[in-house]
Amino acid sequence: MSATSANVSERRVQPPSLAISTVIFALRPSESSGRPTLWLPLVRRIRQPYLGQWALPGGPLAHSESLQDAASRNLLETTGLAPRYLEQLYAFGGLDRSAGQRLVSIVYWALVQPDEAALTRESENVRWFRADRLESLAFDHNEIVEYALWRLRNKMEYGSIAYHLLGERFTLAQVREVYEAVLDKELDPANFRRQLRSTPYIEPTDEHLTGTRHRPPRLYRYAGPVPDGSVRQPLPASP
Amino acid sequence: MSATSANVSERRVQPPSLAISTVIFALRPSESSGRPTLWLPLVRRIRQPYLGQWALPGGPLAHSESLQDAASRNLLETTGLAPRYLEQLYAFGGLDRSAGQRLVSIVYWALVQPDEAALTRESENVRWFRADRLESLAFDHNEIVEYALWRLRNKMEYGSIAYHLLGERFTLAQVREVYEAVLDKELDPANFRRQLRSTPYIEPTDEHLTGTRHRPPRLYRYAGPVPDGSVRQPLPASP
DNA sequence: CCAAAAGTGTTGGGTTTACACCCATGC
DNA sequence: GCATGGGTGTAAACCCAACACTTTTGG
Repeated sequence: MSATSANVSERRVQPPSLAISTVIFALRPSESSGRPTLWLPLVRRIRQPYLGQWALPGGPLAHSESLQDAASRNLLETTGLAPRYLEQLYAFGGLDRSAGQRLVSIVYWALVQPDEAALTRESENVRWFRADRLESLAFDHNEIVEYALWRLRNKMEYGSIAYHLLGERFTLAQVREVYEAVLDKELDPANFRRQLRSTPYIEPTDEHLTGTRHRPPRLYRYAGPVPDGSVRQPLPASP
Repeated sequence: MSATSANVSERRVQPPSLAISTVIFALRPSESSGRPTLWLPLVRRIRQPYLGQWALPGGPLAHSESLQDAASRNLLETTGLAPRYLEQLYAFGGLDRSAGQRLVSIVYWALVQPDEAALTRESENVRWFRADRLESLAFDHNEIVEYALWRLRNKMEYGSIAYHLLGERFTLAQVREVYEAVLDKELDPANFRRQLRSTPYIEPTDEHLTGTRHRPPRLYRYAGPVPDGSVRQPLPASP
């Protein structure tokens, strides 16, 4: 049964198992500072290997669904989440990923808004964790999360992506807080505002946020494209 | 045998076949204008489906090699090429990719220098084609090439990637020609030179190219990082 | 000397950055 | 009124595209 055949063009060597996993990011206020920070949901392994350890939500690719559909379905089943922003991250296929058998994972990443995140079916085996304070996860999932964070920061520098972590309406200061949380540096409110206002896809509404103890900030709405089920990723827009 | 089980956590449903393919780009002088243009090698299908049609080099993932190794090995076997620049492009897993059976392809893309490209083992079943004048290819390989071109242009805008299409030593004018060919627009020689000279990783040698019928341009060398076998992609550098 | 491309200088316009300042609200 | 962020103005610094100009070779 073990494959020692050096014959190149043959394929009867039992294919590696193929799984789909997803890194999901959402904002939650930090317990300490109260400022928004990145969190992600993990599920506890209920079988070997890595039984009992936390891992990215995922599962095998069913026969009759696209990769993206598989990610969506699995997410819904394991966590109750249905992210509007979902994109392919990378295919991981190292030999040493899983103890024992060969495993190839196609990993997606998602951003969810607070209202979406609130629908999570949390349980003994499903919990949210701070992205920057993860314990040791199953498989190579720590590295995968690191890579996803790197991609998130990267995309944030150019792209218009922060809105997908916020709700339907948001203030410009909230967007700035997202940038500050993800990029981990402070930004000048005045200049940041100007930059955002100069980009397309971010429209002012005529509503204002009340209840603060200062001047009520205007609310804005994101009116740009969302990655669809297709292959192509959106072109990076100007900041 | 057909999988109708809606049971989520089971996996005995025969996994999709998993293949690795690669889009390889190299520069060749256009027959008409003589200016450099993008070419890529294709191989002719010698079995069903799409028997006789041209396709990206690729094959099944062998059991005991990483994804990147699989791409390298397959490339060497089918075309004789051993690209120094090789990176993951995307995982394609639509349901309608292959007539009949379910097929997931993890696609890599590569850049080869002229000396590397010259080692191609061309034959009746292996040939170079102009990237912008492709006939109808097997599977969804036309779309994949389009996507790879998009990524190449994209990466060119920021990154320092053009060198990988040139030889060990090159003039700044050659680099500019690569940009012009890939981005399909003219660039100011003076400003382009300044930009390049201000980036790291591109070092002047003390050699000059002779034999032109004008002032001999200085030769430069690329001394920056190359994507290794690891997971992480290089950070986009300043132009 | 001339043509042609290499290579350098300069200038105007746009963009970013730093920071001063006024505005509107809750308390 | 006063504290607090929302929102606007502005000048210096910086970056970049356009283009004039000098340099060095082959013929």
